[in-house]
Amino acid sequence: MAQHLNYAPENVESTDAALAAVRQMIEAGKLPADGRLPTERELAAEFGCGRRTIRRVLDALEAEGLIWRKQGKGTFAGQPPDPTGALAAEIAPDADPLVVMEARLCIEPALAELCALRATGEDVLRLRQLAQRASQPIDADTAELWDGALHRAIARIAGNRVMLTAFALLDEVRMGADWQKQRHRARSAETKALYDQQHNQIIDAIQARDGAGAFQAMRAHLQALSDNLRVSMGEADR
Amino acid sequence: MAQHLNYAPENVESTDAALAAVRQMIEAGKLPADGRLPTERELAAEFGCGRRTIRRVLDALEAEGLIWRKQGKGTFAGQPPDPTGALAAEIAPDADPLVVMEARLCIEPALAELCALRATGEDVLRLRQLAQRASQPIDADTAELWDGALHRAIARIAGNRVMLTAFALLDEVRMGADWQKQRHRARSAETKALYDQQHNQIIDAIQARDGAGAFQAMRAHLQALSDNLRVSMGEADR
DNA sequence: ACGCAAACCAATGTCAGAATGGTTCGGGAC
DNA sequence: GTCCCGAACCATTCTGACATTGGTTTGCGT
Repeated sequence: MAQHLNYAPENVESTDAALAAVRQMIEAGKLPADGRLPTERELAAEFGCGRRTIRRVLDALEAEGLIWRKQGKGTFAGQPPDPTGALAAEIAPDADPLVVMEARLCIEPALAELCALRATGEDVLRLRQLAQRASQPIDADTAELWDGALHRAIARIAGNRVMLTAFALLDEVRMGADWQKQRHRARSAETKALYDQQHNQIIDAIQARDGAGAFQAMRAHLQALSDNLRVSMGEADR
Repeated sequence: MAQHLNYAPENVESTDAALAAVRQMIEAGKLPADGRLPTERELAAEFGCGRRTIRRVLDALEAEGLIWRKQGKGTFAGQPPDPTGALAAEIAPDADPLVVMEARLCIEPALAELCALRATGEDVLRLRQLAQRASQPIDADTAELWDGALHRAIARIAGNRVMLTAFALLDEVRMGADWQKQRHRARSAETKALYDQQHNQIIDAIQARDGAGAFQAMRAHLQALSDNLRVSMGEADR
């Protein structure tokens, strides 16, 4: 597996050139919307080299995390997607918003706790930016979008693949369900301010590496969301 | 939707006869291993009635929870399965046992808390039985099986469809992963006793409707499992 | 009014063929 | 010997056409 890297001069030149070309092809954004790269055979023909050389280049890019490959499917730029769509569609039809919120109350505090243990300074900065976007005085739909992005970022930073998949499932159910469309449109200024404050409390705890604090802050935030939801549903069905 | 149930006499007789026949067909266990019933068209031909009548019979059985149907697939006896297999297979290959255990530490305490709020007396009885089975002096494999059944039962009693799916996903990853085969085979008598005691603490809290207590007890139990796992892995990779 | 029969719709399973990444082998250049 | 190229083969995935199945509508008859 561990190959020694002493190529003959001309080989170094050709493989390096191909690597640079493919890398530029990826970073230039000259790809279809789905990020699909040409097939290995096409790339080999285009650069006038063999498939084996192309594969070594792609191996490097894959190890670098720039691309991902799947046999029978193709080579793609970016990160491999979490294939939770099918499962979410299965659950979404009979998804009671309160059930979904209860699940969020179970999972997301734990994610915040993990996030507090693993977030880098850069991560915290990105969370701050997202919270700031969500707090801008814009329409409710956009605010909801940035709020979702913030919660997703926390889940990603938590750094546990299994938990991330579970969260992605939950997130898709939440977004895909019909009740989302008829949800509480009118956020009062007070609740908006409360949510912003809670977002900052969560991020403060994460920045301070305070796992328990992040857990509690996230739980309080979701509890507020849940209460708001329950009120706006008229409390008719519980 | 809400149909009045005053059929003409001869109709009552025929549909009732068909209903009884299909019900008996299901309960007699005269079905393929997958629980598949004949198609609606076949049933109609067999009983000499129309599809509409058969559909009304199946509607009743479905509302009763005895069967489930899926367009393009068929009619089946029993409960619809949670289709988490594909997702689990996707994650399992690169499933670090410690990552899985961390996810369990995030999800299962919350499930135990929900379980404490919703378990009936009958539920508690069943949990006691499972815990007792797991504590019998049998080989490690069988004990692990009953332990899994106990945790699954807690997740089911928690009564949240979304959380149950997330747990099912986690459970399949845990069971399907290769590392399961080379796991810590030898449970010492002390750890075995500890696990039994922790199981009983969890169930005690559930019986007492003590959500926070169930949460903590489950967390402590999984923490012990995690510690044991970390030790048996030689602590080489963390 | 109700059941029956037929037809159509939408979703699913099945099957064969093509495309693709993963792998192995032998030949040739240095 | 080492490395690349070309070719072939394998396993997985996608695509399309077709049959099957539950879901639904329509018309006829009792």
